[in-house]
Amino acid sequence: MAETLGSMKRSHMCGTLGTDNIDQEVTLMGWVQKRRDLGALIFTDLRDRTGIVQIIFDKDISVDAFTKAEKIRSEYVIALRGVVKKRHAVNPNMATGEIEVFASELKILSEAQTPPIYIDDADDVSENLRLKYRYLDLRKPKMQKNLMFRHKVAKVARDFLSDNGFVEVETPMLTKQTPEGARDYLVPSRVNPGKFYALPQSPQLFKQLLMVSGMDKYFQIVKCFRDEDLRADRQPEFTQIDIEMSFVNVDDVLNMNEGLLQRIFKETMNIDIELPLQRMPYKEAMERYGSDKPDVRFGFELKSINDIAENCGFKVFADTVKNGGDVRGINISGSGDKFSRKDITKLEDYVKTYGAKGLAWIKLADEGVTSPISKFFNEDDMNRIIERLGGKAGDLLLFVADKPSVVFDSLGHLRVEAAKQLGMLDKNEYKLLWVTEFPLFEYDEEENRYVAKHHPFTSPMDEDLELLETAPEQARAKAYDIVLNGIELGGGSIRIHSSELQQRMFKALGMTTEQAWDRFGFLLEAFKYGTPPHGGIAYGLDRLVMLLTGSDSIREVIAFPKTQNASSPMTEEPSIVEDKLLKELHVKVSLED
RNA sequence: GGCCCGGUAGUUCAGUUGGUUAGAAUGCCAGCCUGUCACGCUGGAGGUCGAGGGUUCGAGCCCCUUCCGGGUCGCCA
Repeated sequence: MAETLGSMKRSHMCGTLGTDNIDQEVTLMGWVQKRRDLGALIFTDLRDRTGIVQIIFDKDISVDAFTKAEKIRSEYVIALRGVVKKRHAVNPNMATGEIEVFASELKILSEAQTPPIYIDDADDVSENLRLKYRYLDLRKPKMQKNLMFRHKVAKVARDFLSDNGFVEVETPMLTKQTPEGARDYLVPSRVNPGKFYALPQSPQLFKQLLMVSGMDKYFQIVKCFRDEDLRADRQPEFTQIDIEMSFVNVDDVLNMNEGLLQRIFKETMNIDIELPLQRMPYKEAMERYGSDKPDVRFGFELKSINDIAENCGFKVFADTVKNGGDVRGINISGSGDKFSRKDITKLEDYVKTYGAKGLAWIKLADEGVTSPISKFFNEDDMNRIIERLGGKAGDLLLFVADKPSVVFDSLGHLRVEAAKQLGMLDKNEYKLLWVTEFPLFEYDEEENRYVAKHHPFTSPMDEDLELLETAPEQARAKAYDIVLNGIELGGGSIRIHSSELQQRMFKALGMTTEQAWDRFGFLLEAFKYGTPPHGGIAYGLDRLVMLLTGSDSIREVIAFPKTQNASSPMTEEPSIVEDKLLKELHVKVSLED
């Protein structure tokens, strides 16, 4: 039977006790981590958010407390009064290992069934079970630390932005469905039969309207929703640090954000970030790293060998270049003896997932060149290739020949995979990078038209304005991403603030004026009434916290995340609802394909 | 939508060529134990082998379907 607190008041948290508290009487409350019953002496580890402290129940001190203590089990919630004493034998593995508490009074506040998962960081239980009993999983010190760290990151961001004149404004969760971008979560409207709200993919349009309204500097730590497939770093609902500023150009936004990042790293990790951060145009990032979010903690940069390949004896290479493709290579420097033929075959399978048809390789050793393709090259060409990649004895050179997008994609991922296999990725090293001058458009092969790479309100670069009509694929945008260790932390742009330019943009996207007004009329209308130049950025808070805590998945830093099929084993959402409810919402469900 | 990996005791796993009563560790329960801290010792309970179907004298194991979890490609303005 559970007891009440009565007049007991907690005096200390478990993990905060130390030698300073010796001989003090304390009142502690928490969960029983562990009970070690020696017969006439019972040791208990008591746990709360701050840590663990050892409690001793001894008949000589209190028969009543001792008798109760015989009944307590793991995860019972107890309250106790006792005196802090110096330990006979210090436990150096414990933060509170120099002291222990001799209990004189014990209350069992709540009994507990044997939990299905252990409350222990080292426990390696299936994630499904962790999520089903998430409230138990969150008792683990590591998970509590993650949530508290997340709070700290959010607080530092909020403080920094507040200190710099930003105002946090809430924007609607029930908003208008937009056809561009990710799939929306829809919410039926009861009072508007047949109509739907959408949950926001981001507060993009609202923050721009706040600039029109003269809020000048806005931010919001805000939930966003995207109905797309999940990944280790993607959840259907996630949190953004969303920022927008008026009367700014690209440099103003980047500079302000560097201050924000510097303060987050300093105050949460005590890491000094050197400013300004490295900035790299998109084109350079692709050429050198095959990625618009390169991990610059290591080299293995891409090198084009098109000029050599075009006239070489290896038909696969030569034909690729003649057909407008690319042949590029990377030098996995010094790893020649670390990758066996079998390992290289695995790397080949890996690049095939990105569409590459094969992986050519050259191993360099003091004795000479080993390569299945060396027979196709004359000595001069082989030497030029090796020289191009800076090859020396002990190196492994890897090549992909294909259309440029496949070459970039496969080699871009391959260099990271190789570095990972070589153990070169240090979680404690943080390399931040701005990637700038993104293309304004990308071609959508399904829809046979250009779509906005960032979003349709992104401003073209001033010098590329005329390309909108003549060569849209070459137009660059005032758009930027912030990249940390190869992961996109956030992105943003300077927006279009002129109705005239916005119309040209819609036209380039193949949208008629009517369509544009139907979809974004409220924004276009707003722009008629005096719009400041503005721009901003949005960070993925979950990803940032994931990286800073060294977690492998954002689920480790989200209190109640969803599984890969966007459901919860705990609440069993999503669920079927009663017909009555559907009727009120004017919704009919049809499960036929 | 595609590909890959996994599902056996509360938990983590093993389970040989298809063959007796499906094992180990840990946890749990009981007893003993005054300095443990992965406490120790003794004993005990605990199984829809994810589900359904098939092959077979016989299936945890082979085949088909399906569900669940994870990774990933597509997708994610």
